[in-house]
Amino acid sequence: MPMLTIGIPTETSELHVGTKLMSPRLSRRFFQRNTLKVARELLGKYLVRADARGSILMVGRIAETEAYQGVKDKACHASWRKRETCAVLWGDAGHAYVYFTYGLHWLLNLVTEREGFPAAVLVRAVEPIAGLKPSAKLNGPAKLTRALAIDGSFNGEDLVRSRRLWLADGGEKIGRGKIKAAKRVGVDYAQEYQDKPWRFYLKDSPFVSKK
DNA sequence: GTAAGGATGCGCT
DNA sequence: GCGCATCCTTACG
Repeated sequence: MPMLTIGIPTETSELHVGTKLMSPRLSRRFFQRNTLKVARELLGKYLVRADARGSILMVGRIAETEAYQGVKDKACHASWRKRETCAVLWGDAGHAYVYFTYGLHWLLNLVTEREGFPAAVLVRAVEPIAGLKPSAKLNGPAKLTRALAIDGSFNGEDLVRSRRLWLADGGEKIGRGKIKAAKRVGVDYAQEYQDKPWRFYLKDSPFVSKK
């Protein structure tokens, strides 16, 4: 099991996972951009779960994402949920929108774009990097939240400042050739938006939810 | 009040 | 490939 660095990384500190030096946590600016761009660029980034004191418990490398953008996108919660129940989606970028579905699953989304434009990236799969069994099956949006102990208490969490959950840059450059775009999963009701190729995954990763 | 359905996963067939 | 687990939100009455 790789050694985990104890301590809360800021935008200027460094983070080590095993022998790997990771860049500072992702800033607000990273998320305040076009959702498709953020969804693609999140591939290869690290999802970091720490305890209340900031000691890192688990790290996963993002292998699959989906973009949900605006009230016009019929698959986006903002198009059919009441505004107050998905208020986080309408708020500032860099916050977590976590919701419950199918009676037993929590799903993690990262809010993007500007305040007042409801959009987010759903994290669908991560590869176990540290603090997780190498064989851990994290290839599914509900599997990874379960493994990382992410539930409704994380809804609205500011991932730019949080002590217990954030995103970090592994310094890895992922070329367009390594990314596959596909239609989103489980949104067959979304009419003209159901076939939008807004799902992205690392082509060579064995950790994506389905090919 | 009540019913229907959902950005899912698992086990069984 | 199908059914189920199991519950929050919504729409409708």
